[in-house]
Amino acid sequence: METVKVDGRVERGEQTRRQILRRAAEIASVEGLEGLSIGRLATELEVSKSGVFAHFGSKEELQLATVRAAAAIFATQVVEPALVVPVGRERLELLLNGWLAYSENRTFPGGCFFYAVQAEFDARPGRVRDAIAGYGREWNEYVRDTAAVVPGVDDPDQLAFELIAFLEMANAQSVLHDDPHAYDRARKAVRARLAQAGTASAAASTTRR
Amino acid sequence: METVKVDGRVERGEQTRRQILRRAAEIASVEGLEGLSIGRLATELEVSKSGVFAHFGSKEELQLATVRAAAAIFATQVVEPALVVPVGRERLELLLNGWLAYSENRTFPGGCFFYAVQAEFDARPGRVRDAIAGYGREWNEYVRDTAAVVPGVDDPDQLAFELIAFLEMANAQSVLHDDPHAYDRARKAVRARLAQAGTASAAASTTRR
DNA sequence: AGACTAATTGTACGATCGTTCGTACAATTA
DNA sequence: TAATTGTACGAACGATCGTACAATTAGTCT
Repeated sequence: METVKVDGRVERGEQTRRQILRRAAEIASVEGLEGLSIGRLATELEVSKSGVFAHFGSKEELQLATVRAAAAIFATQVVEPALVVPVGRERLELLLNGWLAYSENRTFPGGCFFYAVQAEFDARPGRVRDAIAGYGREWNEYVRDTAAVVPGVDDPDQLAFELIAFLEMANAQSVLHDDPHAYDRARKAVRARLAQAGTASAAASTTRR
Repeated sequence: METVKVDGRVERGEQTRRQILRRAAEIASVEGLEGLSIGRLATELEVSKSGVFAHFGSKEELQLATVRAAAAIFATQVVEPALVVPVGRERLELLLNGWLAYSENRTFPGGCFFYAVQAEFDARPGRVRDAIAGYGREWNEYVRDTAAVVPGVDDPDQLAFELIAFLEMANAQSVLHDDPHAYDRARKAVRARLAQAGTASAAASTTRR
């Protein structure tokens, strides 16, 4: 049933396509998806401009493919490592720490790819914005669902909102101010917030009027 | 000693300059400071391209002037209204609620101006980034100093980090997902975090080992 | 070998970018 | 009134943008 790829031409094409998208995601994390230009991409990769263009057919398709490629890297770097432990508090912590490491290690040179492009496209319509918003929603829901099964969590939506806020704030402060302590602040905030959630049910049951 | 302005020419010039910067800040909050183009600005304001250009001498100067103009609007809209009450918890709450209103009311059509341009310039060097980083630092320090004098606050830097994270998260979610509830989440998070700070000293003194 | 196919290239296009220039006109100064 | 200043203008510049299309190279078939 599996169609094995043996065509060397297609193989080569897919490889250059991967290289293009790799570089495109790196550039976009620094300069944005609009700052990303086909000509520049071609120059840096030492291929022809029309060669780059032919892979996507339009700039918008290049941007969409770049977003998808970045999402795949994000999943590999952040989501998948947390799957090694069962659902629960430990997985949530692994997920949050994984995100901070993904940002701190500069998986993308400009920090979190999605932080950069979200702010760039959040206020204009179009397919690129929709794609970015879709991944953003997925991430929100995944954090919320992961938090929902942690004992003592009573409002996972609210908790996810606050936790993600800490992560993005750390990324923003670190990149803009070259402040490595921002990640410490985020870790501290996450720890305190989860401790608070852990005692919430007990506190609520004792203090409820 | 005061030189009163009576020259009608410079008066007129300053007015068009103000109009240019007003519009420039609006555009930049949506499309970014790079998406801002002199030609487009001229078309929308129905003035000549060279007329716009002459006011600033370079695109970078236009961007810098736009950032300064936005900072002035921010100060008027967010910082100054909180000065009507004395320092303390009430001023801090007025400041935070003022920020949320500034974002929610779409003072700039793309949401918070500085959220947009911070993410755009955070990873590239230059004077524009330095200016944005400077205002960002000012804002951080102002929130921290305002929080520092609130009774029960023992780590104002950490508190400011978390509070600003909630504000920016609300702005981001609201603009990207058209989700008005994001501001409710931020208000709830702020309230809970300040309540926590209010009991922190008491809790610390009783639970300290 | 030659026919076919997919990836890549070279050349060219219209549009727009930031920038420069000389000029026109209104307002101020002498 | 004459000279000067400040703002705004129109035209043009070189560069770069995204896009189009025909030619070429490289790999797969019969």
